[in-house]
Amino acid sequence: MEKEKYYISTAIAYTSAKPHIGNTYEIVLADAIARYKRLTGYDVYFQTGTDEHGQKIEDKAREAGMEPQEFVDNISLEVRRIWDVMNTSYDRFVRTTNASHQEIVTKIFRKLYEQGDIYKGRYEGLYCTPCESFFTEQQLVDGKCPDCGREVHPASEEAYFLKLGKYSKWLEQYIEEHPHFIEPESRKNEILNNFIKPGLQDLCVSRTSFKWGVPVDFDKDHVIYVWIDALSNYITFLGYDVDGNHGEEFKKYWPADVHLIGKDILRFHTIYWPVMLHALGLELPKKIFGHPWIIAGEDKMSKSKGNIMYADDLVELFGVDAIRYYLLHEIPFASDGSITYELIIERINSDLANILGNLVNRTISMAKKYMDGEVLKPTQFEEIDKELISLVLETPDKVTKLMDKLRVADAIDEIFNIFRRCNKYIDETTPWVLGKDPEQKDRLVTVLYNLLESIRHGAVLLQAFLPETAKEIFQQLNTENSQFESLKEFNGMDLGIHLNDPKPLFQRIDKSKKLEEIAAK
RNA sequence: CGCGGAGUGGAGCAGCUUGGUAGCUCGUCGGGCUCAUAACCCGAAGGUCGUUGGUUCAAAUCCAGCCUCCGCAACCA
Repeated sequence: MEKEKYYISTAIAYTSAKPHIGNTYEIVLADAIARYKRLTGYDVYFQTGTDEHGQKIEDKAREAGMEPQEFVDNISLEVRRIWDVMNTSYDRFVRTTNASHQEIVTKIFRKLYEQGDIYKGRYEGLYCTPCESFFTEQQLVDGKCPDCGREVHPASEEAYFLKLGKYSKWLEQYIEEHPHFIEPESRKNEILNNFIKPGLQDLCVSRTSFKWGVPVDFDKDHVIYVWIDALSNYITFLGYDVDGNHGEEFKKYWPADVHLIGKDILRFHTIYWPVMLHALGLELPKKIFGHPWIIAGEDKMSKSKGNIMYADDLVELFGVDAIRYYLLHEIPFASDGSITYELIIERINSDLANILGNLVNRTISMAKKYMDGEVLKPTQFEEIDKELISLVLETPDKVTKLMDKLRVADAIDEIFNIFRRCNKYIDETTPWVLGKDPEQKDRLVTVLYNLLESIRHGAVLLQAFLPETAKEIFQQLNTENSQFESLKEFNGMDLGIHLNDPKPLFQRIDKSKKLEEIAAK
């Protein structure tokens, strides 16, 4: 049977600076979804990458005394390194400076121009001459240039515009007829009420004020502005062709199942991008999900506040799965979540070290102590076992339903319910008592089997979220039975095998000591 | 009156669509257990569900006003 396809993307990261933990959240979230889809049998295509053009990059490169290309090469590499540090399983890492991407973007621009969806007009705005930039009135600080603080004056320049107004009604209707197109719902209302319903203004899609971008091939003074360049990445790298001779990957994977993006760029993805696609005669992605932001304690993360956390630093301090766990479990579905060292340590200690790590450790230790680490056939089931086993068998379905709704944190909670239940089960069955009585051997064997198999089920599901940890659990259990299919039955631990030595999965952290250590850096 | 969201025990959240014992995780306190990473299990304390008024036999849940916080307000990725 042909596998069903699933195309997920993150926004491409802007290469003006190293991405902080907030930017990194998105790739980890996407990774968990992608891994879960793969686990449950989908043919997944997971794309991410970097957005490398624009004025800001040109400026930053000049400041750094580099050519723009050299500058973005460095940052893009850094982005990719951090994505790898987070152990994310993207299938393709794309860059907008890629030659064939640029070529297709050029053709898209020309096609839209030739069919009348892009036209040449004049851009009117407030211009700051030294900064060579236009600003809107809202952007001004005390009526002056937000960058340099100098006077601005009204000016206009030639520019190309995308006819958004023409598609206003169509888009409004589309969004209303597809209630899950924009999520979370509050975001949908925001977009609909603030932008679409009042009527869309045409969008300026070219610039003459800088050079670092894809040139308009029929009008060399203009470069294609970020919207058409960056948004197109979702199709250009799959082999989209303006003349309809699409590549195999495009035919297979488009339309995307979900574009995962930050809430700050929702507008671009829910207005400009759909209009572009519609004008090109393409289907729209099935879902645009605007995820929340991560707040450093109480404040938004920013350079000026000096409160930026970087993913690679955090991984060095706490380990990759601890940080993945924090990001995936502690950030609410639709509202901003906060991150502090204290909170990270609390989560690691209570959830990862105590509930999960200690459970695996105590279970395997008992198996070693009482059964020489051998997995034996369970024969003596009791009433109390049913509750555990049925909970375990019901969990995959619950997790899948939650993941389909992108409720990642809730999905993880369901998995941890298995581990919580196991800890309780140990208390209920007191294996250490059974272990002292040779008469109770069969019961002990059964109890330990139930525990090991429950842990295995949890680990199978955990693969999508904490891949390293799951692998380590399988290693300690000495099993390779990690398929989702194996969760339908409760007999996946092979009989007669010997467990490996238990090793703590997560060390408990002494909070005050660790905080001192961090402060000392 | 620009649009939207949120205000629930010390912290973070669920419940509100389809009114009727206020639930979860963490933290605190007490107890139990000893297989385990001072971990695990049980129990307790702690909330007038922002505020005022209305509908109803009955409201965290529906309606109206008010207060506070947050996001968005178009070419800044």
